[in-house]
Amino acid sequence: MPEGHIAERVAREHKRYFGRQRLRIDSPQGKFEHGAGLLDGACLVNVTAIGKHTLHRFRRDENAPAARDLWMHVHLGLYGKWASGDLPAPALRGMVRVRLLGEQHWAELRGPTTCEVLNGAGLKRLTERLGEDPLHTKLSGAAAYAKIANSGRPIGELLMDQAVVSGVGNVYRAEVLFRHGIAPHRPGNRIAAEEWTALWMDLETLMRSGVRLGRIITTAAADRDSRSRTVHPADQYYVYRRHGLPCRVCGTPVSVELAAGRRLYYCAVCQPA
DNA sequence: GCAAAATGTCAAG
DNA sequence: TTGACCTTTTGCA
Repeated sequence: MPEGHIAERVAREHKRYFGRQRLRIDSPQGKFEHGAGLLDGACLVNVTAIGKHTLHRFRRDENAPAARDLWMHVHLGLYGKWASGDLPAPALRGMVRVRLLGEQHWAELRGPTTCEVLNGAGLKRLTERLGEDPLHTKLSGAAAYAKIANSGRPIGELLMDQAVVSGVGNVYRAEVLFRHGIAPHRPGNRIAAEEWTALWMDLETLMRSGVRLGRIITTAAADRDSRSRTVHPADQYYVYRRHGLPCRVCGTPVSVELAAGRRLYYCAVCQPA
């Protein structure tokens, strides 16, 4: 399920399955009928991810200017999901917002919060409102830190703000703060530059591993077993959804509280105020 | 058979 | 801060 690592994983898979192909695109459920009509039969030029967003770039004619390219913009939200496989495509089941058919593969999208067609201007508007993505290796996290260091808002909230850092969700937020012993309540302007550098580098490491594994594993279990196949779900996280269970490091029961409508998990001892 | 939950976002009050 | 929205899966009657 969907934080930035899933968006990146989908982008890579779809590029491999469908890149440079003219795709059949439809919306069996009907909610994307108009968009599918715009894109059906066009060539998929590229697929990229920014934060939790994926962007399928289409060009209708080989000779058409790139300025007329269109993007299918998808945000999975809380429970959106892509499925895919080798042709033939399975019989339709349930609510399929978008179906892609390529030369050898199919893909189906269910339950996204956003699925729309953007032109170049729309894409620009989207990217301008997103903060740095730790999966984009050229980025240093400096722009994100400039926002954090100037804010009195808690770091736990800043990490979830897609205009500050894009791609981090509730799991990575909780886990990375635990790994660095930082209380989620600490104001951004009290995060030292060295602390931020370490957090940013760790986010990159954790999210890269998430892209590779298809799931988030932040505990030492992942270091011991880099393939992660044998890492039991109960050993995936330090604090996420472990409230009431003993902290893996100090044994104190893990805390949970509601912050900005989301459950926030942390260890009050390992992440002191 | 039905309610609740799930790694998210936006807009209304 | 709350509710609405997108859909499937899980758990309990």
